[in-house]
Amino acid sequence: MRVAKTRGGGLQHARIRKVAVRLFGRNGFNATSMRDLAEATGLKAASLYSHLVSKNALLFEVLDDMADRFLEGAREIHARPLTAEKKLRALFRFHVQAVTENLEAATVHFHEYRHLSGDAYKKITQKRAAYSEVVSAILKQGVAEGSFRKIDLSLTTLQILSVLNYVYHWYSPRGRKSAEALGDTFAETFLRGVRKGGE
Amino acid sequence: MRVAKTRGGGLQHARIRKVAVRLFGRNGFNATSMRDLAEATGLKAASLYSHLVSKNALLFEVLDDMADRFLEGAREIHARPLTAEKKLRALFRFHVQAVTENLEAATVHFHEYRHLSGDAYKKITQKRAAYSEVVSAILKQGVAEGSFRKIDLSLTTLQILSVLNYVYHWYSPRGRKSAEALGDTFAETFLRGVRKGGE
DNA sequence: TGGAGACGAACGAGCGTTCGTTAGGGAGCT
DNA sequence: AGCTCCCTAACGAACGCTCGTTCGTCTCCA
Repeated sequence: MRVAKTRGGGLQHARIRKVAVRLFGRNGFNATSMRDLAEATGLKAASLYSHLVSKNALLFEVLDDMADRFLEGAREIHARPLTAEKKLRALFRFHVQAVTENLEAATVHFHEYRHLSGDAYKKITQKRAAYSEVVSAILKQGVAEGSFRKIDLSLTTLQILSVLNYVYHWYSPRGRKSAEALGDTFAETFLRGVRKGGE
Repeated sequence: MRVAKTRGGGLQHARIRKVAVRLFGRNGFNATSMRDLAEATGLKAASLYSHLVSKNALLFEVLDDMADRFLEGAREIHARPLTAEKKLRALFRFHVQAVTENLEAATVHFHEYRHLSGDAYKKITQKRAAYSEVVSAILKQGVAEGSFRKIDLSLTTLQILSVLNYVYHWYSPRGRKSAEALGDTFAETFLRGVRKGGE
């Protein structure tokens, strides 16, 4: 009889997950077979199942990790005693950096979450929504402070998230701009767009 | 002996393609099987091949159509004798409208183009690049006119495309805002962000 | 000695696509 | 009108393949 499998603590498990992030990110979740993953880890497909439950569970782990990373980062920034403008600058920097430093994981995060089933999908979606709410809260603060003009909160949130979430699409590590510079440039244009004043 | 198949003229072909757009858009290209497509059209899988060459060719058709639609629209706008600001407003409107009016096709366009093989992929990628170049050209015009500040052209182009290309992710036909209103709101914030002046 | 991990083999399912056949209706002829 | 011919479109069946996953076995080290 076969009993409970290793659930995530093992060294091998971490190694496999790292490889999975690379393959999922480069070739997509569907296009990556367990045999591909096995070959890239130096094992055979059957052996993978000594260390993980299923391919989908592996995807969930990766997605959940990234969702947590983003959410915690945003909450930490929002908790600081700063003006909304400074928070937004920090958030832009943070987000771009998180994407560029984990480009493959970010690609999986933004591109492959559709492949999750019911409960797992719901969990990830909730964390994404929570992230978006933090952005909204910062915008609200800016309006309350009187530094931002009266903007449509949800539309402006979408505008921010669109720019940030799309970075993984075009970013190349060979680019001449640092992540900080990218974040700052985007923040600058955006802040000029929402600040009070102008005609 | 079997000779060349119908290549695209047929009535049935158009019908099948419409259904394919719906399925590809809702469930993804990989997750849509030819048997699914057959059922949704009221045929059997084998019969589809009387009207099309392959599943991938069908995807290419859809993608190529959308790429053309976007590219032509952008070029038409850029060709008008307008200020860069007015062109950008028009482009924002046009793009949002094109996405929301063909939400499923747009989803395929932005989400599934990775599944194309070598040559087809290259063709689509070129058309996307051409679209991006039109945006760049309008920005350049704005700087030359003296109405935009000295912005990083390629980064600002990315910023625009990010906002526009992400619309398909969150847009719901049930939303209370019209496509025009969405485009105008985004354009407004963006234009404030790049106009000359401010501190 | 026993437990963990790696493995070959296989399972059942599903995939895109092809094959040979069949039904049916229009064109062309008498 | 009746008849043949032929082409198109639809089909059931099957092909060859890949997929995620499971099973029983073997090895090796603690």
